[in-house]
Amino acid sequence: MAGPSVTSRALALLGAFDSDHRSLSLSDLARRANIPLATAHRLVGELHRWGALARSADGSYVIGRRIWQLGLLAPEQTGLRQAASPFMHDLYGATLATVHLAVRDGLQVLYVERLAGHVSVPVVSRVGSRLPMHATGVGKVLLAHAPDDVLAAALQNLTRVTAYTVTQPARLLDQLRRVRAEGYATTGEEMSLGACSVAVPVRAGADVVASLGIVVPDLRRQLPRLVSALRVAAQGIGRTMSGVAAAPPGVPG
Amino acid sequence: MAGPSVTSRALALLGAFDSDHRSLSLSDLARRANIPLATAHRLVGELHRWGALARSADGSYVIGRRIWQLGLLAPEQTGLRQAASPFMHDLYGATLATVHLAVRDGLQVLYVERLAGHVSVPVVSRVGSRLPMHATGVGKVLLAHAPDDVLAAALQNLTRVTAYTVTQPARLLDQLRRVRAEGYATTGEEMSLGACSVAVPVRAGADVVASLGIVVPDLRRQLPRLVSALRVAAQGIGRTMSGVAAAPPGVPG
DNA sequence: CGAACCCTTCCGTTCAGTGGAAGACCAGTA
DNA sequence: TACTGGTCTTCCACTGAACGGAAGGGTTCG
Repeated sequence: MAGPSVTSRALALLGAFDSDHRSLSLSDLARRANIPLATAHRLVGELHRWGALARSADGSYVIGRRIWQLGLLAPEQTGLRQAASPFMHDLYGATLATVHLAVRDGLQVLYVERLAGHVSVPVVSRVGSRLPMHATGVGKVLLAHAPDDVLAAALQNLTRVTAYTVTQPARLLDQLRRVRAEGYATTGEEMSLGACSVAVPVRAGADVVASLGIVVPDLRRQLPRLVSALRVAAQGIGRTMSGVAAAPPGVPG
Repeated sequence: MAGPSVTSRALALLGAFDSDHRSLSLSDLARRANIPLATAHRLVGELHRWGALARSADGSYVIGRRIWQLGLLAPEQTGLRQAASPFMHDLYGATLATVHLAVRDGLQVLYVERLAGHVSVPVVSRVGSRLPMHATGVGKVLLAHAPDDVLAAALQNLTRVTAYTVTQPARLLDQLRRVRAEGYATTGEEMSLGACSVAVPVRAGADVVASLGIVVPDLRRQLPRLVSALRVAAQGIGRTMSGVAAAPPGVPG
């Protein structure tokens, strides 16, 4: 029995939306956010009036324009995407593989951008979605460069996704040591069968701010070529990011 | 002396961010949202804990990941963008002009997607930003198909942007009648000098759900060709949109 | 016709949010 | 060193705004 603050309840309502629940009725919202219907009614009304929520044709609620607009102002995401976009296109051109850009979000990887080819390996990522770190290439890179407490916490919960997922802490630690030493991480069908991946860190200055990765059906033979292509792109992104900080707030084109 | 609800205050804090203020200190936030510092401190703390706000390197606040993620769930925007993306690329290929996709948001146009060439006409639009309806091509289209009360309200405030902006209600009404009749709208340096535009409605079923437009330095001679290219793209988008409704929620690639 | 869903409104109680005040922590300036 | 102007943070007694049970209206079922 907690003492729920008004704000946290409003946020809980927004948090009720996810990629599997883009549209929710008032009752759904109340249920998912654990809020009495009458209270939810009022809060949802306020959110709707402000534009955080919109009503779809059938009367149910969806995320509104205002939130979408705000989201575009998020510098970590939007800035990163803009800086990375051209390099990711180059990388796609060079490899014809699905290209991923991700950052660490707590104990998970958050996909910031994704470039998928027409004929692509089965990949479960989506822009804005999160996946466990230990089962993805970009995740291993980010974990390898994460603070100790994050690493410790992540090791507690190495959930199995496929038969090849690394679930032994010792084995993962060993891999992560290698990632730091070699400068890239790989996976082999650890997240979804038929999909292998390579990823490298994106550095702005000394910090690892993101990870760039590609997904291919098999990487045995071409690994060196892929790693070097990834490195070129990642360096380009990093350089752009560092430059962006000093650039003017945005000259209208 | 209003009775400010907690929620509205939290929203006011979020609303303090815009494209010119992507990063705000606590005091800035309190000032801009008209909230006592101590109260703002607590609310901002909650928003930060939830992930709606993040702290940038210098300690100031920026829009956080959580909001960015939520924004991606907004179906009106994300759905529209996805449906439109390929057609906008085609249109860009055919015209080599800056391509715009916009919806009506209250009395303004909200730019949902934008495709700019390397060498482009000076254009002030940005994805997620809003502009007055009467001075843009997409705006005129949306205004021409807006409900009467919106039209009436919009006519009240025809602000002048350039020397060519249409500021006389009667003249604008006349143009809008033509837009409805001809099926396209044009502007000539009404928003920014050196930029002309053509725009057509995007229809899903009977409703005008958006407007597709292009910006060029001069459209005298090539107008018919541009209009027909726009119509092809707009029809494609409309068809995709109508189809999307019946499609499965999203098969992971 | 009742049952089971939705959504909306009302209103007396109460406890969470409020915000003034005090103070810590920086700069800069004298 | 002390002063000034700007941040940010914490505390706590008061009070009025948020709360939510209950009641009512509108559906769509069988």
